[in-house]
This record gives sequence, structure tokens and C-alpha cells, in this order.
Amino acid sequence: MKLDQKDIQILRLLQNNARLSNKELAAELNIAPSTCHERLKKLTQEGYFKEFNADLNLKKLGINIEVLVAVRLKRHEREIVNSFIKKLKSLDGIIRFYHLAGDTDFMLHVAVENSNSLRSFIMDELANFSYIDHIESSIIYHSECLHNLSYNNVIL
Amino acid sequence: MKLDQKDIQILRLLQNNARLSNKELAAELNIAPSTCHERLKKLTQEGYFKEFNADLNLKKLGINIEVLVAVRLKRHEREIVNSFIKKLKSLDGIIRFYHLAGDTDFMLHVAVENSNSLRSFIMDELANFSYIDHIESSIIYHSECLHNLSYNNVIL
DNA sequence: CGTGAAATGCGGAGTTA
DNA sequence: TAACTCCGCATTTCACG
Repeated sequence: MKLDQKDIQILRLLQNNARLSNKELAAELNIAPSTCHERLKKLTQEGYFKEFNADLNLKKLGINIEVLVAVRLKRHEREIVNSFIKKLKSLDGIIRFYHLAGDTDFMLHVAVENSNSLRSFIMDELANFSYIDHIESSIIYHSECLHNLSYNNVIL
Repeated sequence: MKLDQKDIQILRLLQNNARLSNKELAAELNIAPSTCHERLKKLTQEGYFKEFNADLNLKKLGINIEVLVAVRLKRHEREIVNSFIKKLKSLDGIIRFYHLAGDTDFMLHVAVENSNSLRSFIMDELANFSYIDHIESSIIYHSECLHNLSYNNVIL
């Protein structure tokens, strides 16, 4: 399936506001709601959307510290990596993780209440995984979603 | 405002599927749609949501490589940092950036078509910012949103 | 464009302090 | 009584074929 300008606009708009109604979407595209509805349905069916997320206001939830945690493992067999990922999924405080090639194996985007919770997260939760070689945390001053993607040289 | 169990459920459900309709939300909470609607409205007004994002299927868009790019700047005055952030916002391919304390100043989550586009991104786009001291890229095998947050020890 | 379904706003009932 | 939370209903608006 080849995307035209309207399709791209739909992707872009929903990227920035996933709760736009079909009607609002159609108004932005200057097309009839029914037409827009069909396009959105098609895009959805074809799997152009992975998921729709609400980004919560962490401050409002009393979550005041965000950190990037770089983790190096001692071994890299699939079994060990998989069990580490499983562990990550069970932990409270991880917003997102990246599994990387290179010196650092995993980068974790972690959000916790305060420095005590961070300490507990690292020392009590993370560090007791057997195959951890090294952990290094960096405080996040600020993080921001840009979604600056392009399709056939058209910026979304 | 203090959140009760129902509010927390709304946050959690929308976190995982931002396009849930009010009706669906109400059904999950076992409350009337009107009630649910009022709660969602209130949560929205009070600013519990930062944004609603659609996560696009990058493969479908011909975007086959994701990398984490660590950037160290030579200087850290606010003016220089701000102009770097402004530059980031103008670049094509950056999904998200983190501004960090520590050895690495910025971590960029970048998505591009192929290794040529990556090379061009780094050498032509990024590296020509005057105050860059060091750039190091790591290929992302896999990244995943977990959204494992908690509020008053209740996991969202 | 039409039909059925959903969103939205309001009055009132039940509960608690 | 005042403050909350919920629901049912009526109206408007929208989704969807």
C-alpha cells in the first residue's frame, strides 16, 4: 500500500493527538468524515499504528525524578537476555527500555518518586539480577517526544 | 485532587490504549458512561495527561534502523544548550530526546531508513553543530514502552 | 446520506461527615 | 446541610455502512 498526502496527514495528526475524533481529523484534511473514516480504518487494518499511548503528567502523580539507567550484562545468551527483559517488565518504575548493541546492553528510562525510591530501585530491584556487570544512572533534566519522522522524504 | 481507584484505572487504561471510547472505558470500570465521562473530563482539566500519542509502525514506513545517539557538548551554558535543543527539533528522524546530567549531555532516539541515512544524519545534520564534543551511536535491537508507573504504591 | 450509537450535560438520589 | 459520587434521561453529535 502506498500512502498519499492525506494518509500521511492522518498519521501525523494522530501521532500528536491520538484522541482526535474522526470528525476533527476530517476537518483538518478538508475531506468528508466518511472518507476520512475509511482511510483511518484502512491504515489501522494494515497495521500502520503500533499502539496509542497516553503520556501522563508524572509530576501530578508525585513522580519527581526521571533517570536513564545504562546496564551492561556479563553474558549475552538469548536465554539470559530474555530473562532480564522479563525482569524489567515486572519492575515498577520503568517507562521504556532499549535493548542495544554495543558497550551498554540496556538503557532504561525510569521514573520514580524521589532519590530514595531511585536508590531502592537500583539496589534492591535491579542489581539483584545475577548477570549484571555494570549499572550507571544519569538524571534526566528534560525529555521530550518529537516524532520527527518522514516517509518518502515527506516529514510527518 | 486525590485520585481514587477509578481515576487510577482510567489513567492506566488510557495509558495503554489512548483511543478507548468513553463507553468502553465505562464498561471496564463498571460505572455509567456519564459518570466515566465526568471523571475523564476532570482528569483532563486538571492536567493529568501530557499528551496522547500514536506510536507508528516504523517498518511500514520504510524506517528500518533505530539508534540511540549519545552527544556530549563542549560547553553547557543555557544559551548553547537551548540552541542545540532548537536544532534537534528541526531535524528529521528524532523520535525523542533526553537532556541529561553527567558525562553524556543528550541522548537521542533516532529512527532512519537505512545505514546511509544514519550516516547522513550524524555527519551532515548533527555534527555540524558548533559545540559538539563527542557523538556515539548504538543500534537499538528492540525498544518497548512499559509504562510501569505507580501512584501511592498502586501500580498503574 | 441515513440509521443507530455514542458523547455530553443535567437533575436528582443516595451517602457521608 | 454541604460536599461527593453516581446514575438515568434527554439532547446533540458522531461513527459507520
